[in-house]
Amino acid sequence: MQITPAELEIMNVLWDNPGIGASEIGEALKDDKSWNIRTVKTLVGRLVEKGALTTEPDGRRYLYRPAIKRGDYQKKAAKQFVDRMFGGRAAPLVAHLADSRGLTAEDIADLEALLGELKK
Amino acid sequence: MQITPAELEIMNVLWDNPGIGASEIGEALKDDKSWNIRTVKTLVGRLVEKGALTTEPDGRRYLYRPAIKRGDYQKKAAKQFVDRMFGGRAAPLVAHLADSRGLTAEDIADLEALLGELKK
DNA sequence: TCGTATCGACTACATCCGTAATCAATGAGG
DNA sequence: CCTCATTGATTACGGATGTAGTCGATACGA
Repeated sequence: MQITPAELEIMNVLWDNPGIGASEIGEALKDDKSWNIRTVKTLVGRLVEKGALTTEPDGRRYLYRPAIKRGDYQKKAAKQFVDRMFGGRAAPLVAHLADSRGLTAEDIADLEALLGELKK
Repeated sequence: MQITPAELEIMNVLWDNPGIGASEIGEALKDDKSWNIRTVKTLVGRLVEKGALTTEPDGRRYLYRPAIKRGDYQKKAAKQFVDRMFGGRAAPLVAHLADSRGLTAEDIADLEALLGELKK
């Protein structure tokens, strides 16, 4: 099940606020994306078709919530990305992020802690 | 300049073997992708249009080579990916890779070395 | 020399993606 | 009750993408 970049914006809103309707999603996005409410509804509809969202009737409308966990999706996407771009090797990816200042001091601290875990 | 997944396969071949022709590219890919030679040529043509490849006449044909460095492209793509999927934070990405066993012992050693560098 | 394979250029075409408009039903407000 | 706004469903449509086919020129082998 493939989620496109535009659809991912919708998913992010719903991962943060599960169980809201289309208009609330549009509301939540209006600062970042200037999407017409119809565009939001189209994307939501496509996500429902794909099985990425579950629906729950609420009067005349639906409430939506993600059918997959954010972490699960992120993990799959990360693996796919590293496979395609780096032949499956993660270290070069991190090196690039570091190089482009994608890593904050906090990230570095997190990574150190993580590596400590991994070595065990 | 956007490179699609299919086009990236071509770029990878050319990053490994710069200065070859379309038929050699097709040859190099025939085990992984069962692409018709015409498909390969279409993708090469699109990459040339986009300015991602330079051409050098060689008799009746062209030899192709990447106009951008693999590392530069990887860096940009990595940053874009982390921004979209993880709000710019790299640590969660690495955590996911670790969790899905995307990290080998060698990766972990590489990362440690890298972090040592970064802390300075 | 003549057919054939091959090259790049151009064209094709279904699907996906971003971005919406239309439409029929319905609920809310006057 | 009647009008209007809103909802999900359906349809639209141009550009990107994956996957090729056609075409005219040409080099190569018989």
